Amino acid sequence: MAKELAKSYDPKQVEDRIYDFWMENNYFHAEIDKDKKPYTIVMPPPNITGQLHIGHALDNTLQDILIRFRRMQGYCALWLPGTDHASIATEAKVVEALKKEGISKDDLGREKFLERVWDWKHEYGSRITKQFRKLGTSCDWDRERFTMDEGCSDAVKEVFVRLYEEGLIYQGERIINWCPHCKTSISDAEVEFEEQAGHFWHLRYPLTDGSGYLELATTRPETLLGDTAVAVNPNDERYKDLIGKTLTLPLVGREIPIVADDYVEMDFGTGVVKITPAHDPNDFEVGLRHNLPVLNCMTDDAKITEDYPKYAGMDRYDARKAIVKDLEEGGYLVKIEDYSHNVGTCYRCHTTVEPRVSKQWFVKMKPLAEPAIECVKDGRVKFVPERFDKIYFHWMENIKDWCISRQLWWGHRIPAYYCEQCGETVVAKTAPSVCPKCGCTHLHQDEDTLDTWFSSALWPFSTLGWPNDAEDLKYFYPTNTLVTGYDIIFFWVARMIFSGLHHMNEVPFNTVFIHGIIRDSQGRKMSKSLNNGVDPIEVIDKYGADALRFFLATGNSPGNDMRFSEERVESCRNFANKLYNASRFVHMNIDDHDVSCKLPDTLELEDKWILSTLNTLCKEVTDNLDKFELGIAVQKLYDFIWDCYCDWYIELAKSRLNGDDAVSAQNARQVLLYVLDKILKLLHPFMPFITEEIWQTLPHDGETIMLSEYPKYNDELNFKDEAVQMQVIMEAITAIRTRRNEMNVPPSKKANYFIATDKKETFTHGVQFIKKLASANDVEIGDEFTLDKAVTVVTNDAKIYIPMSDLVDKEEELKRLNKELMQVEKMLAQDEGKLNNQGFMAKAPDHVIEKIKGQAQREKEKIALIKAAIEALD
RNA sequence: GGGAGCAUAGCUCAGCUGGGAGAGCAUCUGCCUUACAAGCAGAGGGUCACAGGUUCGAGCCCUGUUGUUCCCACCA
Repeated sequence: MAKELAKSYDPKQVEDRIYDFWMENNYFHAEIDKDKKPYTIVMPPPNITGQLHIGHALDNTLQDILIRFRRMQGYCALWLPGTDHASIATEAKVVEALKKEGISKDDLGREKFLERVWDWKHEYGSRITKQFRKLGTSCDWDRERFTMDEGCSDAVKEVFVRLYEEGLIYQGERIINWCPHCKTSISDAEVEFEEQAGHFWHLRYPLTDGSGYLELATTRPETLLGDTAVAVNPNDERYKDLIGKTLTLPLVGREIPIVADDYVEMDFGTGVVKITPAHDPNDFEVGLRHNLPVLNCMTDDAKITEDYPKYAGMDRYDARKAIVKDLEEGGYLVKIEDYSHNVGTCYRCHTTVEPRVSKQWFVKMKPLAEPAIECVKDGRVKFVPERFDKIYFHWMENIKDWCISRQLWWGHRIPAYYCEQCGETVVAKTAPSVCPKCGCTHLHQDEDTLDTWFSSALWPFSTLGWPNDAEDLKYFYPTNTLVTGYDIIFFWVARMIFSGLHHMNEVPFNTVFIHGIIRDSQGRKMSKSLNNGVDPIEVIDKYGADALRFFLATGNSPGNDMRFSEERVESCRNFANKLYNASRFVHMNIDDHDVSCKLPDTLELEDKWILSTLNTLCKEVTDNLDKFELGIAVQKLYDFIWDCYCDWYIELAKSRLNGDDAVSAQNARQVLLYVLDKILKLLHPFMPFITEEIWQTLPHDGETIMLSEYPKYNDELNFKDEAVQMQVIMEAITAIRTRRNEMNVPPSKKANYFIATDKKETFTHGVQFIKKLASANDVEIGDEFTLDKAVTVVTNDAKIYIPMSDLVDKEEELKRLNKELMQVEKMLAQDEGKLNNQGFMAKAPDHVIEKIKGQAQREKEKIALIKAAIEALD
């Protein structure tokens, strides 16, 4: 960087170059270092179908801030990246692409289809991780993993076999959620409920003995085809005598029993429920209790089966219309009501889920959930913010068995093999050549694949080498922090916790740092249908990755949603520019001098003030980062850099830099550089590119800022008294500026100031600053001055007279001083009220009492000063 | 039906263990003061949703109310 550089910072000329520099030097790579403590984050693997969206940008930025911070603190920091095969989403994408070519999955066959998906993976799988680099993502690309790579696949098989042998995985004919569009089962967690307007059809089913009808209501009349009973509450007086009798199912003619079950609410509807065990989870349970037949009346794409010729092949909704019409014609329809109810939909395609009985694989959850609850209760895993543990507990405590088999081709194929001769099921990591039961050699593997989340659940240890006894695993596991959105606590976080506990015997991470989602500027969720998504790449192009990152970290409190605001990104860009210009200024002043990053032997008041303030900042920012208060940390950095360093210290330094005292000027240069160096380091995790760029051009030790030491609190740089003295001068400058502004005096109009104060030494030092920053010609300091027609400025420590006869209106001046007097008196009254309050004096902590006493003292002094000023005017 | 979050300046939001209400943007005034007009110096603007309570002291803790958002749940 040189003096002639442009006035504005251009991230485009910097960011890619800096990223390449980091990559070339392998700075992101983590090797086991027994002398260091590990700090590990595993990246939530984005889907291979995905493109970078603003949510990834947030998730990634937060992780990068944490990992860079710890790396600089001297941890062996590993951030492990990877991608997820996302079975259902990817398969859908490829099927869609094939459709455009006019071919279906089945036309290709399993093997050819999988080839196509792998092609897809190779083409798009790295798109998103390439985009991550634009953000400055400092993860260890050498360790990049994929949920279907050899190691992860091995881990999946190992886990499946183990759980099966432990009796925690079983196969069973159960009612599951079926997506007729994706043509696969999905887990409970993958069902999203939507409020939908529907109808309530009131029907009457005739008693077989001809003695009358039973009236009931349903939201899904087409399921009538699968009815195998009607249920009433056993305590319902209305129907007591009917229990055990039978009804004739309209349209079908099947004879079905009336059963009694507690599940039926007496006061809802007519108190009669039709029971369709094959197509409703509750009915399925009722069916089990009463030994009812399970009659599946729909195909896998939700069409009516051949068992009902009149409706066969009809889509479930067409069948509904036809059945309602037939019911009406047959006199079975009593009435139709409007009704709004929750409908389960597939979280991928939003097709209404069809509950369906089928043979699937399940994980028995109760035994796994218990330790997973325990580890959060005893604090081995902590949620930040804490309130998410309640959501977690509620889910874990009510968890049902997890349906893990999917009728998809893309994914981990279930390692179960069936003997074609005797039907024996063999679960093994490698395909058995003979059936252990009958010795036959004809075995075929289960056609189904596993839920994507089954492999993601193993991510924190499968990526570190498990099930092998890997060194990485010993060193980096358990990981430290998991950063993710609240929307996948159930899908992923919970499952990683019980998997880690069960297979590693240790929690997968100590802290779960939860963030919210980013909404559009109007607070709406970003979605394809609204087309209100924000493309982070576009934002980076326009404002730079540092600006985007800074925006994402600012004003973002853990667990809360935030709105995207282009104005705020712009203000972050401006902040980067401010920092760039401050360093241009430093360059201008040090480039022709021999300046190192060390502090000079003698420090002036202003040096001690900025160093002391910086020192506090180091401590606070570190504390905030330790507590995941990234937004607070970033705000403090912003305030210090802009207000303290740029607006004050640089301005204060100017009078020394341009002054006659060569030693003082040199000292100022060193402090300027020293503080800037620390600022860059403190800011680096948040704005990695610009800080590296600037740091490289300044005198520095080391190869890269990203491996430099994060600034620490230093007791020797704690100059409390001097900082206060400096603030006295700054207060005076501000007060004078305010007065001049009020009177519309331009800075070019200089004046002589007379300062009456008992802090003569402080103000004597301050003269140079008051001249420069408060437009003074000459400054005189004394005990008291008698002046004609002067503007009076009163601070806590001084009375400043500015003779400006042409501007002074004595009446106005008096009015203003009296107003100020009243204000201070009011404040004093408040403080004295407290000091006279026995309760306050007895119970308030000492430091508060001291503070109030100090305030009251200063107010008294100020009042005296104002009164004196008023007298002087008279 | 159960649970949670949010309600603070015109707008968007911070406010960490209770101790004199903050930022960005917007508005107004004055400045091209040779790092920066993407800037500098100032100003105005708030019953911290409402009602109670605890406390010497409440934006912060407790109870209730209203509005709003979200999560969970089998009322057909």
